Amino acid sequence: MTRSEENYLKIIFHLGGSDSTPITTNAIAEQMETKPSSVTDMAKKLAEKNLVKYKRYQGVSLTEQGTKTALSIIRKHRLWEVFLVKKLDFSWDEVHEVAEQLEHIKSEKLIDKIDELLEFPKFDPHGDPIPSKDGKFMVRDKQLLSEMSIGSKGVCVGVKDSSAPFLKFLDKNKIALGHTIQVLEIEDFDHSLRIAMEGRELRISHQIASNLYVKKNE
Amino acid sequence: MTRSEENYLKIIFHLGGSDSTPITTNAIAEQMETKPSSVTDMAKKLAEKNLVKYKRYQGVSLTEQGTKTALSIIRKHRLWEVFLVKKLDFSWDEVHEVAEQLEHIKSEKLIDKIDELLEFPKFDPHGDPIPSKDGKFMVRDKQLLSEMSIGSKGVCVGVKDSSAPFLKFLDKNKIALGHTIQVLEIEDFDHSLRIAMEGRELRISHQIASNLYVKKNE
DNA sequence: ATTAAAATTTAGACAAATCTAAAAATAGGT
DNA sequence: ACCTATTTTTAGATTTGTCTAAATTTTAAT
Repeated sequence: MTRSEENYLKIIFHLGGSDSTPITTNAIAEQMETKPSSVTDMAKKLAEKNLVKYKRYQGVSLTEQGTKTALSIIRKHRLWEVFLVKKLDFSWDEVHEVAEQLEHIKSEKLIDKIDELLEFPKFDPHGDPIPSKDGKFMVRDKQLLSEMSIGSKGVCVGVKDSSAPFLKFLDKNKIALGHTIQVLEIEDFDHSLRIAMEGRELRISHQIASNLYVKKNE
Repeated sequence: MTRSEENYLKIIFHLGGSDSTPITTNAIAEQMETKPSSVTDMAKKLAEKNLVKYKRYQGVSLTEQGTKTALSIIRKHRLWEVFLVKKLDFSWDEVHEVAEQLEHIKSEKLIDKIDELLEFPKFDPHGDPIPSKDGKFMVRDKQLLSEMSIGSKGVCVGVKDSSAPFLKFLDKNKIALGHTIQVLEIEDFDHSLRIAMEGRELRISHQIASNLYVKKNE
């Protein structure tokens, strides 16, 4: 399994899809920052190895084996992210790039020991679930802050956009996972929100709200 | 800097050499487990980048920049080895292979933080010195156990051969770094040694003794 | 100094992963 | 159903790191 193959599988997994709604060549090319023709080549190669199903002009979907492989890479990525934050004091906006490299290290013992050292975390620093060794992961009952109704309360549990600029913005505004949130008001004009968070009150644009996941109180 | 280039530099460094006694193509090929013709190609490439000096048929030697790069990779390798042993309970015979992968991770912050987490170790699990960020490392006044005279005492501080079989042998015989050693007797016939170590007495072949480094008392 | 053996380099090929440009297939609008 | 725009694939080229086989240079022995 080459690094490139692993990256393709990971991205195909993240793009979702299924046997009935396969992922398009173009979508993969865009995520991989490569050309569609390169994707076609790789699709053939992965199909050859039984990691994806591929029909000319019809796109790609992961096989069971492909899904398993993708999940193991995602598991490694997210565990390394937790490691970097918890053990090496990285901030959550710095971890992705390094984890992209670390996720390709081949050693089952290594990642199991990292898991153990971290006491088997279930979520990464951005609130995304960490698959277990056998590919299972928690699906949290969460919703976007932008979809909550006035008055409802919840706990901030994840980000949809985990780009550095967004994460830095959240840091600057002291918005962090685990914080409680209550929607006080939603502006009709621009859909911005007034929220209460950990005692403070702040105003948040719709764009921000639609990238923050909240777990509602029962 | 590609992974392959890094591996070549590391191996050239380990082979020693200098401007006056450059490393031969064959020696590098053997260490890299590749063919001499491939080494020639890479030598040209590294010379192009000013990482080695290379004259046709005369072998290669590291430039200052090449040495610096090699040391930074060796630093990473050895720090990761310490990490694996101290933080993840790997045994000293398991770390090399994984460190070979981890040493290529590109993040200055990562390795500095690992260094800090480990409290700036000066030696790796095999007793080899860890270069500092600026490429300096301790040179310990050590000698091979096989070169010690009868009666002399010392502390076991390193291994010359760090292959898994040798290290496992040492484990099995409870020979570890930090243990005190006194040479009791040297057999004329096969140069095997009778030694006292941590209260016990044991017999050691010449081959073992010539792969164990000892630091003499005063 | 010559010559055979060993080491090294060159030339040409290959696999992996990518690209560009052109061709083929599909999808959407009428 | 047809035509056009878009998507996707093919064909052929490129780069990196490797290889084999042949040619060249060095070395060491006489």
